[in-house]
Amino acid sequence: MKKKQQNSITQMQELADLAGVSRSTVSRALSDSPLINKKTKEKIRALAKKHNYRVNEKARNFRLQKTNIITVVMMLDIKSEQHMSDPFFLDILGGIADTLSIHNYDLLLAHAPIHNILDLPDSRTFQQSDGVIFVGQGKQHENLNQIAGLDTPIIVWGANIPDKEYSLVASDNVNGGILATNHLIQIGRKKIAFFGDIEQPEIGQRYEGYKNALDKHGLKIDEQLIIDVPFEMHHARETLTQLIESNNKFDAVFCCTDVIALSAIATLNEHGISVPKDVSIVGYDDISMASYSNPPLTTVRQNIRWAGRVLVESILSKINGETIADTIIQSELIVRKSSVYKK
Amino acid sequence: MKKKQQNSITQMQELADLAGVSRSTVSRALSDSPLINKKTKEKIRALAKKHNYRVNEKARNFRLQKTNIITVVMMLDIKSEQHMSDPFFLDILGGIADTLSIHNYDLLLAHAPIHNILDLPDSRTFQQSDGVIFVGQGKQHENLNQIAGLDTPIIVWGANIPDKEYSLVASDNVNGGILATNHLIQIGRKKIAFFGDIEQPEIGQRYEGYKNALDKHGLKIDEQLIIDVPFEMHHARETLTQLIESNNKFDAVFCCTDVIALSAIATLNEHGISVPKDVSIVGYDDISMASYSNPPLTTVRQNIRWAGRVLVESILSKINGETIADTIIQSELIVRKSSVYKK
DNA sequence: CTGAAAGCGCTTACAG
DNA sequence: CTGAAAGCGCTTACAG
Repeated sequence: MKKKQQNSITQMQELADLAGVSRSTVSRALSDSPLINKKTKEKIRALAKKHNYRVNEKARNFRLQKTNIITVVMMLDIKSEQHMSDPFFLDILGGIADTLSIHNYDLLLAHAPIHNILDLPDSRTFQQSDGVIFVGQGKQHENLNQIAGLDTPIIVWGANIPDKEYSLVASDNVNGGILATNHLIQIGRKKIAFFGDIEQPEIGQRYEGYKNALDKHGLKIDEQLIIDVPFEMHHARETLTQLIESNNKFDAVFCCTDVIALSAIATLNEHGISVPKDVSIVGYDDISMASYSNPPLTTVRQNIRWAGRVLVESILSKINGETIADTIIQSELIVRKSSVYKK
Repeated sequence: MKKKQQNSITQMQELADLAGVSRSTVSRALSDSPLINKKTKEKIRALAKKHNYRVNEKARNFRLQKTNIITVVMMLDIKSEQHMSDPFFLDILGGIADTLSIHNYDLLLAHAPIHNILDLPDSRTFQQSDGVIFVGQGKQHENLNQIAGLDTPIIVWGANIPDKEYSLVASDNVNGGILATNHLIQIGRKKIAFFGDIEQPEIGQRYEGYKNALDKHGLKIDEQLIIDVPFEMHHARETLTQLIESNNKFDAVFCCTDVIALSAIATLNEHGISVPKDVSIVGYDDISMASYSNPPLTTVRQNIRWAGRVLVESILSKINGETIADTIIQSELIVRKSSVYKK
């Protein structure tokens, strides 16, 4: 049972006929060209409204050689089996989506694991958009450099790596790592573990911060406490269980994401280890769940909504041919109960 | 500093010239038309590969009057201020995205709060896609009925509402509500609260299940314990605090989402109320975080990955002109420690 | 099996 | 200020 939209006109020519003008004039009138006489313009617009006519965007975009679509590529790493289900991705995606819709752009989501982004420029996904936002670099810094010179503008959320040739929006991960580690040192922790895959550029920089802070306070780095944890929660559980059973002593863990931190708290609890009494935990991201864990999670907050906005505004500027600068977003430490023990 | 792709040909005509044939023949060869002589076909394909030529998808789609894009509309409700950041959305989005990419479709994300979906058919977003998946109905059941008859096929994830005219993939929310409530009754709970906005169709059906289960066991429904909680975590906290301070007695809460349940556990803990000793908690969704809360969350699991797959396959069938049936997805109760107290 | 021609629905440089 | 014409890059019915 098909209902047809009533009074609808689908072709610009029909509207031109009704108005007694040419297609050219209709086109100009609807795009508010200053060339067209005001009265003509109003007449055409009224007619368009009356007959429920809207310009066919597909044809328009095709003619104009643009799409008004931005592709967002989530750089999920295969090895780490990181799922989209980390709320961090939703938060940044939300920020991007909101800003795009303000600017009248649509968001094309490419989330499938990208084995080799060099394939992207040839892909339908890439062709269908005016620009691409990469969320994370994965381990494809070099490939991003390659792609940066092509016709489709790109921008990357990630870590500031030397010799990069692409535009970047980054949070200050090194400083974030310092904030977290300094906090743990200041509350008296000595044997601070680090959980995360340091080959991921952003995680690697948080690790740098961690090392810097330990160094500055004269604490030695214990290789046994630097643990490569993939993003998935159940891996964190397994890894931590091994650490506990290994009898390597530790009194704090700096986790490279909140998701890992929440998993760590749960696992420690299962083993009868109290957080924060026995072990202090600090996470990273400040996802909304962080303040609702038990105990609530101390973490490093990145201003993700703002990051999304900057990513969008930067890529749009680039599409308009403007030169854009990199943006560094500050992080801040949010202290909750998972780190500080009070009797 | 622009790098140009080398050896690249961008126009089909160029390739035709190189091969000494017409554009028609090239087009047919590349789309593997049986009309074309095998040798000609191979020659053209080899040439295409050598010169790194790919058909311009925008032009192709425009000519073919399709986009190979499916729009996903997240029906976030304004009143409830539900954010995308509920991991449930990421999970279902992931399932949809994976299946779409298998079928060579792209995913356009329309997540901005949709005040009135009747505007959608006129929107660029709608025009740019071959079909639309709505995640949730919000309170726009009637409007969905309107849209269902238009040219662009739609499918809806949501609750099975009488008189609907659109295709549906639903989980059995009534049964889910029964499972959760029966469990609470069986472990001896008598004063079971319900948290959720029952005007949302899916939540309303979980509430139906809740009432059915109470009825069947001869328990009375206490209006004081039916509480309209919006999706956002901090609202759950406020609402629950009010309930605690109101001195209405309750020994269990059936929360309509895991996010609300996690927030409820945290809030009860803050008030020195023990979960599950004093109050049993059951959630809904089984987000990955659910097994990592403290205590781990008893919840009703919906098979979301599968739901995503069915949604995609249904809409694609519909685009191909096939008639499709509604799909109901079973739910199951996952018992963890937030409900059952063992000394 | 292959090609010339029409056309998808617009926009805009050019001419008036 | 307005219109006729070309063209965005393809695909396919028609003719051969």
